[in-house]
Amino acid sequence: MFEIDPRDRNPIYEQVVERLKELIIHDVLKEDEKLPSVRDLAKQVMINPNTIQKAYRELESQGYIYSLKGRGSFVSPTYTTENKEKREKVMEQLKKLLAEALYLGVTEEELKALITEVGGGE
Amino acid sequence: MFEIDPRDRNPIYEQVVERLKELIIHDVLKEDEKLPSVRDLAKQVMINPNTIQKAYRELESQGYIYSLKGRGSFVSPTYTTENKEKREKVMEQLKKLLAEALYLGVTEEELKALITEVGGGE
DNA sequence: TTAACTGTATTAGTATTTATAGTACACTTA
DNA sequence: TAAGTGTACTATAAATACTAATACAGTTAA
Repeated sequence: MFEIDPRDRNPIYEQVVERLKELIIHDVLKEDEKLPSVRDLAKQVMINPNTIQKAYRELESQGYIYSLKGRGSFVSPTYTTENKEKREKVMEQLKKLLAEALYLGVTEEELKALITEVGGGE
Repeated sequence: MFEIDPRDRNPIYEQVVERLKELIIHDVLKEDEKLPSVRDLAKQVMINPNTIQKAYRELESQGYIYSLKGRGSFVSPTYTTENKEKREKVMEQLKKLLAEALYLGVTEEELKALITEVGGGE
């Protein structure tokens, strides 16, 4: 599914969160698709199940997955009630990053091209 | 100059870095302008000078300021050799954030409008 | 030269975070 | 029932983050 980089300064559970988030955002993991169980993924990645559990809890609190006791963890449907908050947070971060990019000399045209590039794959 | 929010979960030195970066990016602090001394800023913000020093060191390693022993710390000129790297990093982060925004339902048009909004103030 | 100002380095102590381990419980499914 | 799920809790060790106190070295201006 993915691998952990031991040289990465970021904590393992954060790496797991990031990798899974990427898979979800890029639609590799589809809506309501079942994720590996906590224990399975722990075996795959060769780390402690509690670390996976922590990552799953984080993803759930961020609204990307939902978990059902005894059944498993699944990818959340894209449009949920929490989406508005998430969108606003992302937009805030985007504002800061865009201002920084412009400060560094990136042009508005380059930025708009980037949007087309990222969004074009659908 | 700015204030520290004690309720903010982020460490003080990071808050200092963020605030100063904002001032630099938004051109409140101009090229080669002198920043407050480590000790002065520490008094202003009511924290330990070492915490400011850490923030300054971080800003220096990120290329936003440069420090001269005995003289002070100053805002870096915008275009430096390290800019290419910085730009690439920011573009990478932007790609991820843009993909996330699109996933959350933000349209390409909204994103392009955001660019115009951020960049329009100059 | 001296005094007061700069950044910097070092050391220390405390708090927090991270990762792991073990155990137990409750629910679902075959 | 048995095996597989998520979840909760405690404990521990290690690493990292954070702040603080102090001392050192360079610059500047009186």
